[in-house]
Amino acid sequence: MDIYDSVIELAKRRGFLWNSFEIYGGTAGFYDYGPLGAMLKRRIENIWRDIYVINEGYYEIEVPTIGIEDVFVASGHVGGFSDPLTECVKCHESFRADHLVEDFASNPDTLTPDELSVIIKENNIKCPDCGGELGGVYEFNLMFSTSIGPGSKRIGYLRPETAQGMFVNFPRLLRFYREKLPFGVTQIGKAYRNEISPRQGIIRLREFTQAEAEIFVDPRDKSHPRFDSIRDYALILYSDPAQSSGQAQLEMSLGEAVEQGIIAHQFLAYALAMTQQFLVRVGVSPERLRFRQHMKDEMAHYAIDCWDAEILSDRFGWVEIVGIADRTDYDLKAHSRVSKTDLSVYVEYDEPRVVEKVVVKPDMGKIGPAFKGKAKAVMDALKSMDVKNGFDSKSNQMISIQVDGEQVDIPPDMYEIQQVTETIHGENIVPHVIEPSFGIDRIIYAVLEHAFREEEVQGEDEVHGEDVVKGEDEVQGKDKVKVEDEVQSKDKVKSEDEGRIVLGLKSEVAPVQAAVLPLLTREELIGPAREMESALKKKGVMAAYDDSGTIGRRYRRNDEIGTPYSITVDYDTLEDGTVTIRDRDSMKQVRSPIDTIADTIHDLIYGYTRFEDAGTPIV
RNA sequence: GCGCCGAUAGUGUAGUGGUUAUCACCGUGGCUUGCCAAGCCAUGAACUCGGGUUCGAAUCCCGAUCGGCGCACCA
Repeated sequence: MDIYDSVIELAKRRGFLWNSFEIYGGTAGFYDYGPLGAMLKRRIENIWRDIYVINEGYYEIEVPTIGIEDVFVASGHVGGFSDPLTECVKCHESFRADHLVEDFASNPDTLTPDELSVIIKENNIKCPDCGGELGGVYEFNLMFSTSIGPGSKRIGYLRPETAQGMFVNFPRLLRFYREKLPFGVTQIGKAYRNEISPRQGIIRLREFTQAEAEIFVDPRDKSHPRFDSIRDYALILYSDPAQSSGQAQLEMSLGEAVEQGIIAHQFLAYALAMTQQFLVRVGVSPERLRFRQHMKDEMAHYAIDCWDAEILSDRFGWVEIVGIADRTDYDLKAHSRVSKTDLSVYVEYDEPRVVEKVVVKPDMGKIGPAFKGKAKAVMDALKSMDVKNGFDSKSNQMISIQVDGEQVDIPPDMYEIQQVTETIHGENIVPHVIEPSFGIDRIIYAVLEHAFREEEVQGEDEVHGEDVVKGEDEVQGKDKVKVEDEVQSKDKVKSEDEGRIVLGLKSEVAPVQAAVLPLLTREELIGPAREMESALKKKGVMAAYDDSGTIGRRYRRNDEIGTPYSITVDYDTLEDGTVTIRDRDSMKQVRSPIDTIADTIHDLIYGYTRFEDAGTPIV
């Protein structure tokens, strides 16, 4: 069993992750989060909110998961998110039909499946693998489609990413942020892709959770106002040049990376820093985390620069869990074009610009009566005339213009040429978008795998009397196993090391935050334990009471689900009012007063207190 | 989607034509238990689904589903 198997087995057994629809045989690409998994996910999402929504100030919105066709026509998903496929009748291999006809058509991307089928037939294109006959071309779109309303007149698609919902709200958001760049908006929600073959557990799902931020910035100024705060922050970068020249990834400060032009600009670098901070905070191991730059040919055509946060997994190697891209103005321009809506921002100049202009000023008192219905068109044509400086403003020329395809002559008395001085305060620009996009499910897998460990624990020395008397030489080295067998045969003895499975989750994300355990199943201990449980819950701490089995068993049970602290009530509690807090990772224990236990545990979980300061150590 | 391999209690497994379907962990109730998976008693729980071959199928064959690996795909 490798670590992947162990993690998935544990996740399944203890209620983190279950294959969906299991009683009906399951369906690939769908996973359920069980009680502990859902709690873990929620905590991770809330940390993301803490960073992006609360601290960065990028408010969260929530939009439908079903989108109308126009949205995805504009985004390019209807056209570009699908592939025309054809299958070999003989060997059943699938091919991209548009690739196969490249030599026979100039515009393969724009052809319909039927047109592609015809080209394949006419040119007698065969299977590149075995030379067999190719079947009809069909469209495979990675979007799930549905219909909106009765009948099936209106097509709807399950969104393949949450981003579009934020782009289409741009005018409202712009107003909300009082029309000033930069501003950002976030969304956490489900997205859907009808993957051809989902694999690798929750690494590739058909329904998954994305946490995305869209940060709208001025394309001419991608410096970040708080860049100084992360300038010296170092992370592991694996740049495009390093990849193409076979060099290794290397650790570098963000200030350096931007100065050397490795990262395109400050905003992107800042997004990388935020990402690293988030991932490490939720429990991704920094040693197994890197940022890999997209190579030129792998980057979406509209992006300027793109970096993936990748984690090292035991089985799959480096796996992308976050994508950070500068999407430029591609999306806003596309939506602007399709929706016929202005999606630009008026940006004021630092200094108003004074511009000298020569303009034609129509005399509407005369043009109106003369041209009647056409008057407005004539006026617009005159105003938009390109008046060169050389134009003699004094001359009494007849101006000839085109109005609605007709030649119209304007006599000199109907206009005036004027030299004007205009003060321009700003201009309309379409912002660029910086987008960090987090795959929450993959992050959860990374957190589980990086937290998972199996360790040897020194068994308690319960050996007494004659059992201890073993020859030193015998106990050492390889004979140990044999000796253990002998020892095991005696009663109540286990002196050998044993395995312990620990989910070393960060206390902030652990589903169960504190286990409340009466040392023995006795009324006088159960009472105070129950009281402590409700005190913790009142404080918002997820506490789980457990009195089943021995204390050791209960510790191990909690180790396995990542409970960071276990609190035990014993007979001393009844006398001196203290309880034992046991730390999951070190297995160390301290005695702490029961009446302040909720605060103590809360502060331990959120890092306001160190374990050593939570009470008096027990040796 | 293609190819190869696999599927037995909650988990990991044994069994390969006729078994009350093995074992361990696990869960539950009880006894016991004074801080790291102790012990005892009781108890719970499985042959992925559909078809076929056969007197008889968990076992053999075919298909589906799911899972793993490789290929393809991954805006």
